[in-house]
Amino acid sequence: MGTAIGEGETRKPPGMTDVAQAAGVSPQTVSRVLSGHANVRPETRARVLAAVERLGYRKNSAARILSSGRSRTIGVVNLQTAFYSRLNLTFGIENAARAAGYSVSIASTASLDTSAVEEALSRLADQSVEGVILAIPLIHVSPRIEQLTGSLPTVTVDGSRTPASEVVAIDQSQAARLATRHLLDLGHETVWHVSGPGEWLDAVNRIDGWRETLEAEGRTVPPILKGDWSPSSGYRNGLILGRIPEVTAVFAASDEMAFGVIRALHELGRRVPQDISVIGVDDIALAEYCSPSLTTVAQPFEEMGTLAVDHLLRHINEPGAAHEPTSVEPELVVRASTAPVGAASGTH
Amino acid sequence: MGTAIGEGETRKPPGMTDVAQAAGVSPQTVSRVLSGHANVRPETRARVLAAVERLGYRKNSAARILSSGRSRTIGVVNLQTAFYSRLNLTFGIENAARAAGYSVSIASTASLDTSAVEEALSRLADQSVEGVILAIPLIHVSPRIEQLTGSLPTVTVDGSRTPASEVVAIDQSQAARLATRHLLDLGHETVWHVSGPGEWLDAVNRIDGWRETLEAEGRTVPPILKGDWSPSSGYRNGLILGRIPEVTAVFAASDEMAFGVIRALHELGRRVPQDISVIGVDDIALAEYCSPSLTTVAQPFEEMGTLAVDHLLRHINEPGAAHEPTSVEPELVVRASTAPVGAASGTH
DNA sequence: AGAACTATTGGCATCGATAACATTCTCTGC
DNA sequence: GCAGAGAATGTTATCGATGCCAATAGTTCT
Repeated sequence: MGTAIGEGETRKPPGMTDVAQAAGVSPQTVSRVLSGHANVRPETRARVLAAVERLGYRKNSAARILSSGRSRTIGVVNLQTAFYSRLNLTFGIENAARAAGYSVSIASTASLDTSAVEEALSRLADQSVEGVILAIPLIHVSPRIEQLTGSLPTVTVDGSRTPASEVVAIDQSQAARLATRHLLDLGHETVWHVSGPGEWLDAVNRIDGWRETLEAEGRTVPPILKGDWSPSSGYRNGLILGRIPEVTAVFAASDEMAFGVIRALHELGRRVPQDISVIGVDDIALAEYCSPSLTTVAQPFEEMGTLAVDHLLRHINEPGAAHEPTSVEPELVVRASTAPVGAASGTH
Repeated sequence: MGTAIGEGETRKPPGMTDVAQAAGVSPQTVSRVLSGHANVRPETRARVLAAVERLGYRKNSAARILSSGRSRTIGVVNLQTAFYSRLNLTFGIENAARAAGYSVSIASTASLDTSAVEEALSRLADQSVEGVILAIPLIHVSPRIEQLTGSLPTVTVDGSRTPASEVVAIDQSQAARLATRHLLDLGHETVWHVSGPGEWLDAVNRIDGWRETLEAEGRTVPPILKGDWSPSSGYRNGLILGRIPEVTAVFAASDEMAFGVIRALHELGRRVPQDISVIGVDDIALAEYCSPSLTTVAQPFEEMGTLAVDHLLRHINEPGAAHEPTSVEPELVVRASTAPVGAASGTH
């Protein structure tokens, strides 16, 4: 308005009607071509595609969703913390979904508060996702969460459960058993544990696996040191562990905490692995490249993401069918932060 | 069908019409209440809200988008690699967008291939996003990319440009200058550089900043060692650097590479920081907790995400206005991996 | 050749919300 | 007491694609 000479101007993008007109067919036929329907003469199809190309037509997903009632989108509830490991889970989900022709909508929540989680789920529901993957540990399932997940196919990937959700998980107690047994096999009398926060099912399961393994072998079960997954919590606990002479083996519930522990031990003059062996969980990219390189238990996160999508889509497409929980196995990766007890090379 | 007793059954979710009926008003009034329109009697509003609550009404965003023409969604193109740093960028974007009432749709691409990027942009365009944040380095801007971004408000956050896009960036050459000068200030004769891959503008800018600083001081500019951001590429280059006696200071273009370098030096028996100082860029969470803790240049990624969203929304809401590029400043964080030259404490 | 199909295509209603316009109602001010 | 402004609410058309059903064209079979 006013002096504008009206350059380009945002002219309305073409719709199916326009394409249909350009190709000399009905909009319906255009729709059939675009959704890959079978019964269309090759020649007609070609003509339509040409018109699509020429006009630069792009499908309007809002209209498609409204009309068809299917959004071809799945939602993921994620925790907004920079845990390396979780990232791969999301990638696995994205790739698997894309391969199946679905898109992914992510709702991150900054905390595990019931209300924050509700809000995230709510956002997803508003986007009419066809199903949800809960990639967070649900401690307390509020009525509202139950209601939201109840009306939507849901898969949880951390072992927590809501009524009517499927579970895909990494066997965390197995991860803990692998770690603990590895240290016992190296001749350590017992294994100390720096755990994750109690609200995380992963953390609890790892504690269980660790304790069971020790008990099965008749070893003393030392008191647990609590961390919060962060390097700094590992450091804090490391400063404690390093002051206890009898400690020779530590199982940290995450690689990042393991690094913190190692650093603290180092500052206290206790060598890893000669004086104390430390093992983590996750196998982050840096595990191999810090000093010493970290022995850890690798978690197949990406694979788990794929699996979760498979389950979810099956659940979406054949509602009635019940599917049993699935779990994938972690794997021990031995590097340089663990050693046989008393392996001290020189000093002391 | 068959023996089913017909439990619950998926009855159609309520729509505005249902709510309107229940509240004894017209659908239009319901719409007004829900979109916070002013002219509604408080009593009516209350009645509507009660009905919404009672029926468990949820808005249908597809219908809303179709009808209003606005999706209130912005798209982000991300690279699907587990770089710690980028994660915070996404969080910053998500939070800022949410605060402004927008949702975020993420399209990850596994590579920087033109076709992969086109595909990602295409996916976003199909979701009728109102604008796009390109969080990837665009080397080659294909005609198709130009076309896609041309018709959509776009902000790039790594310094690369498309015609008609805005730029928000961290001043990478400044980051490099900080790092290089820090090492020179410590008395090192010159600084060697392990760079990022040439397709990344960040990497190129860091190289420039590094070179400029050296030249400004009249120092020799050593040959560049090329990495790919990964710890293993740092390690590989570290094995080379460690064999060159004159090397006393290394500037790695990322923390992860820095760790790789340090590990390699360690294996070659060269001590950090006594024999060689190493500095990184990013300030990842582990930087403080590895041994030695890493001196680095911190990048305010989250802030940058917020800024990018601000720009994008302004761009969306007032099309004509041109906004100038903005850049945010990195910050030097001194820890234990750098030391004055010749600071060797004991040995050798 | 006529019936019975099948492959292809078109017409129309519809999904659920909003925009634009029309209407009713309620106060002012003179 | 009545015109006129403005608030509150209702009516109708519309967004763009798909589902369902009908119509036409082309084939096969007896």
